[in-house]
Amino acid sequence: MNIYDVSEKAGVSIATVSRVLNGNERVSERTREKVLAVMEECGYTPNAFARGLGLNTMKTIGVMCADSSYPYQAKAIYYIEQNLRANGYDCILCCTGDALERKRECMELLLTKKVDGIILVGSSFVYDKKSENKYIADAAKQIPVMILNADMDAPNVYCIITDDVKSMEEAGKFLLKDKEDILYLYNAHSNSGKRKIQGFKNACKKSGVNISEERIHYFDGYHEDIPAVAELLNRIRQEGIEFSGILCSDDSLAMGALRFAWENNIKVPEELQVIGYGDSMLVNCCNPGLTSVDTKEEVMCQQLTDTLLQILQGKEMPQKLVFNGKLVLRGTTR
Amino acid sequence: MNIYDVSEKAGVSIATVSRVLNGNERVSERTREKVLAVMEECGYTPNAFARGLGLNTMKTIGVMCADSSYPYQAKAIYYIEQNLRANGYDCILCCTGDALERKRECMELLLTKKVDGIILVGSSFVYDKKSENKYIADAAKQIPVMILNADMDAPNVYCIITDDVKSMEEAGKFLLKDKEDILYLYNAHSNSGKRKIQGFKNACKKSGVNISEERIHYFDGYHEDIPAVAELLNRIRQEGIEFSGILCSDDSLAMGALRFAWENNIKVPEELQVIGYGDSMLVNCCNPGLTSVDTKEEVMCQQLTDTLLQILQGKEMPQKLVFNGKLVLRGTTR
DNA sequence: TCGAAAAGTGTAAGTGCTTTCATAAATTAA
DNA sequence: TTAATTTATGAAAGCACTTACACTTTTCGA
Repeated sequence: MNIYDVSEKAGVSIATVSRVLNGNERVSERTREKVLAVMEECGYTPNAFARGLGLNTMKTIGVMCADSSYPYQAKAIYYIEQNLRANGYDCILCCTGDALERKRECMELLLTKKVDGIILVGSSFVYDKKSENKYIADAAKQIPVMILNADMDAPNVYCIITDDVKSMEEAGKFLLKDKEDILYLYNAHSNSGKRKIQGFKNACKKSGVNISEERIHYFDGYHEDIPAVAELLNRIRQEGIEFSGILCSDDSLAMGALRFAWENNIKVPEELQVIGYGDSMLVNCCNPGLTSVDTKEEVMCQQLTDTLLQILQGKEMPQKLVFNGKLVLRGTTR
Repeated sequence: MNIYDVSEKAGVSIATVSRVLNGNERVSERTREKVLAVMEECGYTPNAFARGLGLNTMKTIGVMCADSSYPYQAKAIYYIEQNLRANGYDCILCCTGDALERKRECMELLLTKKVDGIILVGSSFVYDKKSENKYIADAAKQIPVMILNADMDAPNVYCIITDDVKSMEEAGKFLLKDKEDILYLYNAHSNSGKRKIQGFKNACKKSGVNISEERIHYFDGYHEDIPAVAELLNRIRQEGIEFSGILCSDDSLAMGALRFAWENNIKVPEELQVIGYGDSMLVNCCNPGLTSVDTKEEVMCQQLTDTLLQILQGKEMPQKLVFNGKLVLRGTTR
């Protein structure tokens, strides 16, 4: 069943059927109804491929992330998918992992599939070396590229970011105003985790605390391996480093910190304060609840998709949207 | 830049270029190299829409779930995406929410987009009323439909399921062998949660425990609202129902149970044992670690995608694959 | 060295839409 | 009533591929 069959049954030309299909105004009411009736009767659905060929779009957006099962990314994907679908776009999901090569490949693939835009979820897509970001800039020559949570300068690349450094600085200052022996713990695979080191350093400086590199540690394991984070902290303590507070670059590291405290019978928050980042669902999975930096993920995703949809309609939009995180106090801090 | 430009530059016909594109054997090595060289030189990429038209497939699979941010579904989607991508298929993601109407719509949309197969992630897609599953059976008339975690009989519908009842029965028996005052807590929005009630009942029967409906409770809130779960348990206790163990239909409910225990200064596992279901990343987010039923999600997803890929190649495959869950003991049980 | 089979290549007919341009019909203004 | 518009419709030319079928060239056995 194709447009020819419909046109024949309705006694009109294929052009008219096509017009009905596309909601073109230039069809008389009587004709439109006749055509729609035939379509209904035959259960006709237009062929998306042929349509794509003619219109040069299939209304799909490529959504790339390193690992969609990671809570932050999972949430983002959900929000993005919902907003795009509500506007008639589908999402092709690509989980790339950490390797640049895979990211390149996936990007290539999405371009081949002729998506209308690409969304990069997470800081891992933008590298320090500018040459490694060429794959993004190149893609942006063809279609708009949106990046959630990483900053990059290139034409047709739009960034929706949290001012991580400032947000982390705020969280750091909160801990430092109390005692000076604070640890900063970040995930080795997270660009934003590295970036936020600066926030911690700023907090130290502004709090008049001497910055020592032994206060900054990274976790190099799998993000869900919470016992391994606890182990790492045990090792750090065995090296003689003492701390009364841990500032974590994400909530799952904070879970590890709480596990560490529990294993060692350290009271939270009396003897050890813990702050996470992201304000994910994990904050209520521990007892007491985890103090964490809320990055307003849903709002950011909404802005991201709105911006993209506007761009696709040819509007000019700002290339950078910066949000501030907000520390949400719960039971792991005093 | 299209196939004609390439054919001209390479001095061959478009048919030959197309053959090279599709890895057809019937092209001499010399010609193939020449064509590939031209493609490389011009940075040619075939138009996916035209290709789709000709081949009647764009190598995409529709993946539907209620809410991709829910840990179980997020994981499943990740595994599925990885396996399919490794085999040259892309995934279109659809988050439908709970409403049947939305599920129908999304299904329709995916069929319109001419995906090669559809994967339904989660028990929420299959209803008790058979007539409500018509949308699945109808879709399966066109393309294979895979269901993760729900059982349904229809041609071309393939189910990969855990024997939830048996698995829950095992978990229930574990608690019941100790004391009889066990609570079963499930999520009102989860079909599998309801289904597993039977597992709890079986466990009671086999343990010689009188089954009382006041032992079975459901949580009707948002799945991430862990404090609300704790509140619910408070209410239950205030009604005078006592319990020394809680059997939960998923891990986030178990998180709520642990929150409840913490708020009331109830010692886990000494005074209250808790068992979750799914063995998600949450099991290590609490202290002690949560005892939970491992449903071997990764293996199931692997089997699901493998089966689908085989079907797409025309092979006959079993319509049902049943796995057994396995209780993983951690600190919330004795 | 010839003929048959195999291998390589091209022509042309799909695939199912969109859209421009021309034309016919209906409406309006004079 | 006629001319000028406006509105509705159709014919046909894309869009960029795939593939059946026909034809040419090569290979190889006898």
